[in-house]
Amino acid sequence: MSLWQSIADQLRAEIARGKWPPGTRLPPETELAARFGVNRHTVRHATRVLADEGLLYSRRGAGVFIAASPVDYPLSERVRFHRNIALSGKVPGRTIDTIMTRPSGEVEAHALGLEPGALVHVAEGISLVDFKPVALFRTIYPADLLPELPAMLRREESVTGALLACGVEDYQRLSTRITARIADAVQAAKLQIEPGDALLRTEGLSRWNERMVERALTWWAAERVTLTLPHVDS
Amino acid sequence: MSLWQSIADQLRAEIARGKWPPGTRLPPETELAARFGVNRHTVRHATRVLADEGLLYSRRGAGVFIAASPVDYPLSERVRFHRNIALSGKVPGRTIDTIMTRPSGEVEAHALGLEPGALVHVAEGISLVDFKPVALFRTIYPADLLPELPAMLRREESVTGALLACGVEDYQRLSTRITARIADAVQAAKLQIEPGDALLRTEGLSRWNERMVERALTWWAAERVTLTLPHVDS
DNA sequence: ACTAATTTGTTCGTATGTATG
DNA sequence: ACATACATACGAACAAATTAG
Repeated sequence: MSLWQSIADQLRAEIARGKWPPGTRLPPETELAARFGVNRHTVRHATRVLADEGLLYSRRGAGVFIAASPVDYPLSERVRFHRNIALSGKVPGRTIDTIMTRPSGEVEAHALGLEPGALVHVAEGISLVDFKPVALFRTIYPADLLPELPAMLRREESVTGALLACGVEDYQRLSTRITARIADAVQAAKLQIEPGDALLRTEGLSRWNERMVERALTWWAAERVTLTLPHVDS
Repeated sequence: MSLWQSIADQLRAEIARGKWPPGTRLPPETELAARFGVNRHTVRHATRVLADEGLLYSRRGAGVFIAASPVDYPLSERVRFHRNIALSGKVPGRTIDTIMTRPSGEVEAHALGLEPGALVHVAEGISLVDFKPVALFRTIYPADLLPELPAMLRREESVTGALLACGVEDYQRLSTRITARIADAVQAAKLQIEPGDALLRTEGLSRWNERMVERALTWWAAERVTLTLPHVDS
């Protein structure tokens, strides 16, 4: 085992047990070098590997910092943002930019099983993990089925809660479509990333009983999330 | 632009235009250093980055080698891909750039449940739909479990066929992780897209009985593919 | 607004270990 | 056994960016 490897392992373990919370600055390289009794290069080799793994990032002149670990987001039949994030030990949250009710477009109506022009609620906002933006969302609901949803969305903390308040007890993800796009200036600004960075785009359709209740469009900051598929085990 | 960056760019370009065929050994670091008029460390910094990108790999005492290049070996894709594409009324296909056997890296070994350094087979190539590239793939197999796989991959039309010839009757996808990245120059060239375009990256792990048999990394041209998740219906 | 100190990034030099052929 | 070539590690210096005062 080389020196840089054991140093990397040690730092990895200390990060794992939360010695430095995310965003914290590590001691300077010179200090770490002194602590481990090695040359600065050797510490840099270790921190470089950890940076490759996404645990750290460095800013010239500023220091080396603990990175907020990218979130694993499982795409299952019952996709619940708040629950998913909370289960991974992080703090879920969201802001809502707009809630409006308007006639549906053709694609929306078809997806939700409505007549074209039927009213839909549309909510747009930002999903947060540990108070940092990870995704933009646009969710669309049939207004006839959920007349009180806009009010509930404002009152409740999570979409699931709002739907529950409207009587929707258990809805299931029917299908998910995934692709990727480049962030434009507006998306980048909202997600606090750079224009040209990669976005994961998911398009989900959920059902409750015999009705489609939600069409969810989500643009994820790819650098902050990994979508995972829990396959059936044998 | 730092020295190592311009050197990396130069080497990347030379690799891209096929100056060194796949498997070729690059000139020794000392020679490259002399050619670029820099210290050996500076060359190493450049080659390290290129190795991270998957263009190169180095073997201690042997040299630095080209990992992949556009040399076509027409074989078919994995069963699911093949079937899915065929079912959608399109023509599936693929090319293989390289099949090689080399010591595993840490991440690979861990994923496949091997000792670091244990031999693995690595196949790299391009997946085609209607004779147009849609994805780059790198698949990794434990060599001890599948000693004849490279020969079988060349002989058989599909991965499934090759694995079957190695005694692997039915393997299961254990997990899939999805994220997105930006295409670099080499990836863009292979996929016939533009550098900076979005790539969907999937990372799959498959099991056969109690052994991991395949780690599959795939970079999809996001503009040409949408991954869909058919959720189980209740 | 400017300066100085701090801190990471890059580059050189040098030496030794270890695997390959 | 031997030369070659990559891997690791130390030391030194300066550049570039950030931060503190």
